[in-house]
Amino acid sequence: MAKSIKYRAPRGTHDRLPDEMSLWYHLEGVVREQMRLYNYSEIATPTFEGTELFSRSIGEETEIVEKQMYTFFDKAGRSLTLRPEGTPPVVRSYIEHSLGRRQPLQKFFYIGPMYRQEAPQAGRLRQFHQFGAEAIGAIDPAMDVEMISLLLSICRRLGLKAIALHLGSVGCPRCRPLHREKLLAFLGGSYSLLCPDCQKRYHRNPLRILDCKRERCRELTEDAPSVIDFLCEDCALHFEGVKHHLQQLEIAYTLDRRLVRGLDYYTRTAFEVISANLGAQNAIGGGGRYDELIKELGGDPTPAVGFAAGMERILLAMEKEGCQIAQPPTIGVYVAPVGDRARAFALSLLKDLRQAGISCDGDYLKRSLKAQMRMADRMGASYTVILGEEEMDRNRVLVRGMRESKQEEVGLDRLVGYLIEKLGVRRQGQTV
RNA sequence: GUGAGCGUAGCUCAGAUGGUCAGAGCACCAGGUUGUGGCCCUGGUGGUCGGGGGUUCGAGUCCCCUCGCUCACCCCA
Repeated sequence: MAKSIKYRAPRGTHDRLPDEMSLWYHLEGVVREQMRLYNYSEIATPTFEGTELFSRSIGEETEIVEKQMYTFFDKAGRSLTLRPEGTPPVVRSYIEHSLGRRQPLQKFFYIGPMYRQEAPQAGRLRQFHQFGAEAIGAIDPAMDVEMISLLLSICRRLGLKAIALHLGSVGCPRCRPLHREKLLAFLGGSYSLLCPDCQKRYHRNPLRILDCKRERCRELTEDAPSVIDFLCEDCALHFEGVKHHLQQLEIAYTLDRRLVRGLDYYTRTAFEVISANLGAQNAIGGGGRYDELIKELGGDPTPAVGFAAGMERILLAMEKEGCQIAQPPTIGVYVAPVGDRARAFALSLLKDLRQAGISCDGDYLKRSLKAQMRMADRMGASYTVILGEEEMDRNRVLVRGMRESKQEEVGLDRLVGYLIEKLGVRRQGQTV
């Protein structure tokens, strides 16, 4: 460590340094491109909301609400919370602006930071970024499948191959009570053998026991009744519809009889995209239906389906699979002056070039020509304009093509036009 | 919150049993080309060895405490 570093990024957060940003641009670019193809419109909501929005929608007794929210009070004494999830704010906005009145089906997507106060580890941060999509208004299983297809398309476009789709159904308020009853009966006999955590879950949220990773609990629940076996007629029909359409689109999936989502608002379809390269936190994205949430939050009863995906995790998986195509940004022109007169001229030249739409940079360290050439090379400049004393005397400069290692003299009066032409031609071939 | 591992130059890391152990590679800067990049050669800047205390004639190297990071449990994106 250098000296003693007094200030650090808060635990569980990290700086995205310039080197890393091209990866993010690429990721966001692919997300926006695919969202457009599927006709989802971007929506941006505040990064904090009234606390109750989250506790009501996510569920009072979930891990997120119980211990992971960044909650604070503003000066008026209102309880606010940094969003741990993207869906509740979108739904709130949908209701608040009566967006459902405009069109019966609304398709949104968002990209942005989320906050959860957990112990950080691989693929888990306190401030992390998600992109997500929500389709509000359609009950058709085809809608669920479009959603899944969208997430998979994005993954595919990013080059991810070692991924798998897990599919399940968590039923609805009509079928869950029966399943719960059967599950409790099934587990009742071996209650004392369950881990302490699962014993708590037994009383509060028995579904989660199916999700326990302890070997013994897994064994005990091996043959436990799955919600899937207790779906009411409508839910069963819907689930069949989803599977049918997945088959139709030739989307492979693993039926996950114990897929449990950590958020209370999910109904029916639940899905997850898992990466084989991520370690313990292996879910790249997950989502499902939330047909009760809009009503729950005060809107008209409206069916909806959505997903959220973790961007840091996707980047991690991309790194592991070697599909990062990071190309550092480059500039069109580097201006390298020699001498005071040339330096003054360089400042104006840079302004003119920028006005002409040419990205460029110059020297502000009064470095040697050699050092400036090195900088030009590192910045990936296509051309370097060398403002030498001799040439300046004759109102001429040297323009060096860095890729072709050739240079020629150009008159000052036609310099900008010359560079525009050169870079314009180049632009048709590759990136500037 | 619990457990384990790790903290030596900007980065990646060497430094057996405590005594030239304060190093290498990369990066950065300069020179080799008194006006020219990428390769190469030479040289250089840079570290109170996370912090504090202790043991010792002497501690990156042992002990204690502390902070931080990482991974795992848990939970999830």
